[in-house]
Amino acid sequence: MTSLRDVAERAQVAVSTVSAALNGTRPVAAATKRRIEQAAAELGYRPNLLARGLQSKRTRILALLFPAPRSGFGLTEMQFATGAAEAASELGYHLLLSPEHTDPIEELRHLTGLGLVDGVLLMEVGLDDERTEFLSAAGVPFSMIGRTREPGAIDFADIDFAAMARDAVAHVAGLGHRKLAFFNLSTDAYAAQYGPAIRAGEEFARAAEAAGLAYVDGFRPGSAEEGGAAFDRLLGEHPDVTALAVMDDHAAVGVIAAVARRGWRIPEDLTLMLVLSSARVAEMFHPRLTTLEPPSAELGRLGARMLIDRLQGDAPPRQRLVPCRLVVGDSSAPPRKGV
Amino acid sequence: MTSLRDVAERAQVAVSTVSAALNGTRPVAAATKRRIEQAAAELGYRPNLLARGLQSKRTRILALLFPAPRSGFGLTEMQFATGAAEAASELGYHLLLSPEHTDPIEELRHLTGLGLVDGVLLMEVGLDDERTEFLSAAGVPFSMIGRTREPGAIDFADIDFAAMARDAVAHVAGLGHRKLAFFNLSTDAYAAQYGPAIRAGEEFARAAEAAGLAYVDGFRPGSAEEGGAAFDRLLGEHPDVTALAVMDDHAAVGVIAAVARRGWRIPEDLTLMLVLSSARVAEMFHPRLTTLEPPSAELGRLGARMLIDRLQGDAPPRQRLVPCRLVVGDSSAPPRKGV
DNA sequence: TAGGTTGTGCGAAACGTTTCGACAACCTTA
DNA sequence: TAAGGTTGTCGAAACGTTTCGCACAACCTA
Repeated sequence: MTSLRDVAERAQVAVSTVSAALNGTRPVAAATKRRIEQAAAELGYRPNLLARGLQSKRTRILALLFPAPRSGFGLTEMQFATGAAEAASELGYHLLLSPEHTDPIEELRHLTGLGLVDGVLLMEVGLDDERTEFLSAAGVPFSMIGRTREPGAIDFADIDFAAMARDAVAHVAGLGHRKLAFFNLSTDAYAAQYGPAIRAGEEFARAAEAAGLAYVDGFRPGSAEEGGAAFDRLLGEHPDVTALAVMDDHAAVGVIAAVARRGWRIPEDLTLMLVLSSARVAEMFHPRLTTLEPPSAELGRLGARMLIDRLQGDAPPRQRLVPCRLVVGDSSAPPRKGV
Repeated sequence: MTSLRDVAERAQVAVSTVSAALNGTRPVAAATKRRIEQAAAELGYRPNLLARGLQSKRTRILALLFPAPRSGFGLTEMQFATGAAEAASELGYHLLLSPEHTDPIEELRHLTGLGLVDGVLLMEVGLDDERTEFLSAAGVPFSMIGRTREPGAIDFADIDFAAMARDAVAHVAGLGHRKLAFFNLSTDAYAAQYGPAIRAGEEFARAAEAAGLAYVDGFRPGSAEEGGAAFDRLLGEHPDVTALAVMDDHAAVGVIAAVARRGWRIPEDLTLMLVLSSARVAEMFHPRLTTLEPPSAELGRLGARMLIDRLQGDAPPRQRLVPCRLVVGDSSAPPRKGV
């Protein structure tokens, strides 16, 4: 480990001058500066982050808190993390992956008490999330991927659910469909006040109404079996439904099976689309499903960027809603005749 | 931030005594110790990790290096990360998520020069991986998820490819199949000397021979289209194949479509199984595919644990091979009659 | 009673930075 | 030429720990 002192010795100046020269924190004569830089280069000097952090109270380390893997923990969450890590790294920050176990608040208290992290990035934020209250009270800078019911002045990046619902509705309406059904996330997720479940549900209803489309919801299948059963029930009650949007991947599997059992085909007899599933997952289905792909990596990037911006100066809170990307697969078509 | 000095003042002792009492690093009279502990508790004292690290040269932070998302970056990689983070956290360590960009070695030099991390966890290790040489030369402790061609004395946790191949072969042989085909990862992955591609290929051939099963390989489809084409070619050349193991998820999609085009059904006419895909992915298919699920989270956990063990004392190198889990779906059945 | 042995606690130094007041040298300007 | 301003550099203190030598008392042993 070569230290500032080694560089100072070699360049024949004081330690503080080296620090000033390397950080540009105060003017240093050009010649001296060049000598210092050369010495630093020759010695392969790297500033010690710990010492710097100890002194400056800033470590340039962010923590990404991720909950214990719930049932559905997949690509999306991974992309939050990689997106955030990349944005952080581009801006000279590091990202700590901090798993939550049994007592998120206590663990958060511990983590922030260590003096190791400058700020915290929250994901899987519930509509009511006690972590936000703790962090606010503790004065720890943070931002959210997702958002609470009332985000107030907290930075966040979230999916633009309204736009997503509008896009979905426009897609099926554009194909000529007149009646759309929506299968939300599982009852559990819904009951846990999981933001995307609640918001997507609301916005779908709103968008369908705005577009003058007949609309059915209230289904929350969380597995293939429940998906199939929900579909059968749906067609029993609403035989004129020709388009269906499904949020849960596994439920979609059940729907497809139920469609086949009925002797129907996709997309001729039913337009089926996924909601908030990645294109990679959508194309695992046969036929490839149309999907509204969530901008996960982008949300991660934004969350990190916002947090860093906040740490570096106090801009007004930034709250960004990002649209999904509609990826049209082979499961979209005009409605069947005779409905 | 309450510091050691605050505690010392409140307990009416010297700072060094507080340190000793709290860390148990040298004996402290019971009464004094109690007084100190109480003072610490009352003040909510948390040791500052930076100061501690600066002094002790140990930060208890590990870095997980992950490459720029190749095409297929999914659940598996996510689980390496979460597994490692959890193991680390259980052992009192933290995990830094460090994305690699254009120049892995230079970035590694930077990262390790910061004095921030005690060790490095490598994933997506190639058969020849320059990162291992750099780390060895630099004297930075590290462990691998996966392994190089000649791991030597380096700690690693990897999939037990031999066991995996044996399990797969035993599964189809047990159903009565006589001839098995294997679709490896894409040509690109193979050309890049990606360990799993090479090793799975070798071990499948070996296991089939050992079991006296006829065996076909040499196919490396990397997409649905290529998967379908490969399947058609396979049956053209080997019409008596009744079982197929596929490593690439997308290729499997193509195979299923090609099977359907041929008027065949799974599993009646073909037993199809995935290799190294998670059960969550396998059950997205219709029918649910049998899979050999990789122990990703376990590998992450092991990698972290090994690294930490190494940091804490020098045990002999540990090299662990972990078997996959066979998850039987609805795509496995005895061979069709008349072959 | 002198010398050794424990048990307990203290103070100072060190880790590698950043920051800040002091100061020397030089240049203006009156 | 003396006062004042600039410019460039230095040294010391501080951040919060850990570590280590040392001091001091109390107790044992011969």
